[in-house]
Amino acid sequence: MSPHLPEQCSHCSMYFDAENFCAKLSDDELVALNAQSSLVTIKRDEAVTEETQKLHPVMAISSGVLSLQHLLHDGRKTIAAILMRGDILDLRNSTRNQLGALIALNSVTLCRLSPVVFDAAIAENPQARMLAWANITDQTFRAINHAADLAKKQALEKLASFIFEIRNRDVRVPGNDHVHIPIRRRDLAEYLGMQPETVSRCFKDLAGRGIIHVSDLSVIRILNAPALRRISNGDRSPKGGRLDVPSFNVLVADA
Amino acid sequence: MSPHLPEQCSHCSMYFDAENFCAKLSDDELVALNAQSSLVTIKRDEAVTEETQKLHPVMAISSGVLSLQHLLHDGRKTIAAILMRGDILDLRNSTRNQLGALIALNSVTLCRLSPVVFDAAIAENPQARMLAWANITDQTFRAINHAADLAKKQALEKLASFIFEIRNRDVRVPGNDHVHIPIRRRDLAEYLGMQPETVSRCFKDLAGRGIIHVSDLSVIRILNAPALRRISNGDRSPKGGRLDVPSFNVLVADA
DNA sequence: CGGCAAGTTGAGCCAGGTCAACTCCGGTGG
DNA sequence: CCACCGGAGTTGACCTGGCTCAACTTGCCG
Repeated sequence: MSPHLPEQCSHCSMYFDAENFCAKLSDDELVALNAQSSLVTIKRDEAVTEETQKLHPVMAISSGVLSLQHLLHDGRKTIAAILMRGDILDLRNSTRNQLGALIALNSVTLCRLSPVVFDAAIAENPQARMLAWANITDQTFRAINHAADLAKKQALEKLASFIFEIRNRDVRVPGNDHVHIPIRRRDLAEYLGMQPETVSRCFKDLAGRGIIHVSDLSVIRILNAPALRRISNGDRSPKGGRLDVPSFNVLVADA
Repeated sequence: MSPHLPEQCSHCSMYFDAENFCAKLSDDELVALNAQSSLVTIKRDEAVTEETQKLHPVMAISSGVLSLQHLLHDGRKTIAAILMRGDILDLRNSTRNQLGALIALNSVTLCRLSPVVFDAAIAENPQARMLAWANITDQTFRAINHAADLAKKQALEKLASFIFEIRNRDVRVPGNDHVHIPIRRRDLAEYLGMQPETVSRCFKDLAGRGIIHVSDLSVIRILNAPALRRISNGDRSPKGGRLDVPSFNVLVADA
């Protein structure tokens, strides 16, 4: 490790997680990027300022959970997306799509990058380019899946899907049946497009059926993963059907 | 224009639309990309084959509307995303997120690219890189906005938002109050997470209030854009539809 | 012009939203 | 150490937007 490695980077998860953008940068690139960047900590319920969005339209989540919130005229609020460690956010061409407010759901460490240096790194470092590209396409698919969840699933099914989504995005060892829920119930409700009351009832329902165990508000344990998966896949049969992935019976016509 | 310009590219919207990836490629790059690529036409209700997805995980929509569909166990179907001309689809790291079926909603012309040559173009051509990046981030924000629409909006509001989404994505002259709806009512319903019956009732409602005029099933005309905007922004104030105050209520980001 | 898919209209019903009351818990100060 | 407070979560009772089902009309293609 180079002695020139910036201090703030040497402690950052973006640098230590092998799957992250910064981890693929050379020390020189890291120094260059860092020289034009700055870490900032945002407390819960605080927003990323307009100024930051303008001056540093490219940023990366180092830790915590950042939400993108939409507000309707009459006060209804929605968490349209949640961003977690390693996610890159490029606001440069978000002007046409009006993007909502960026609000921290817990203490967030944000690395505000220089667009110019970021672009340079993308241009010159193929590995970094691939990782950034992968992160963005991943975010796209995640958003699309989330939209699919919201479109047709019932409350219980949405909650089941959410549990799997969180488990998949968690950095910890996969396969662990303990799932850490990093946000409040009310935020969870807003993300899933439902009311806190309904979320509460659904947790109770799943626990009552012995599918999960809710120890703490922020930790649940999956007791019956296949059953949970069936619910998240929209299987409403009482005893549940088979637990394979839904098959798409479709015509097939290119090739 | 080089005499070597591939025949199929010379007629393709991806090449002629200035905002598109292929338009930024040099003739040489276009020839190289084309040598490893192939156009295919998919008829309505047909799917992009598994084989294509495997062999050509990177593709671009040249014309038509392609949908990404999710199917639940009990048959509920959702259109999670719609892809239109110019959209780039990179399936290479879609394995972790199970992506649904890619199904044409009308006649789709798809350009199946070579990942290798695509990456090379991205690496060497800054303009092409920026455009590809912009397209993907755009898709991400679109998906997020769509998720926000589905989460908390009511049927009428979702339909209003959809009308604006389609108008914004349309290549034709902006500002035109005629909006062409390129998909069937039932597909629209699946995209918005509602029933065809409800879509029908909502169109009737908007027309009845004098906000839109539905001439043909596939063409509507916006008669009162501010009112439509208010509805899409969730303004439920008393006469949410009348021509009273022509306020320029853009969606509030924060505050 | 016949046949079928797509879309519309109407009547009834239920999942989940709404509202209000209550519990739980962590922090604060006397 | 305990009383108090406020925000978060839970529970119960009620209500409604939009789903469901079924019948009907319209539009499209051969």
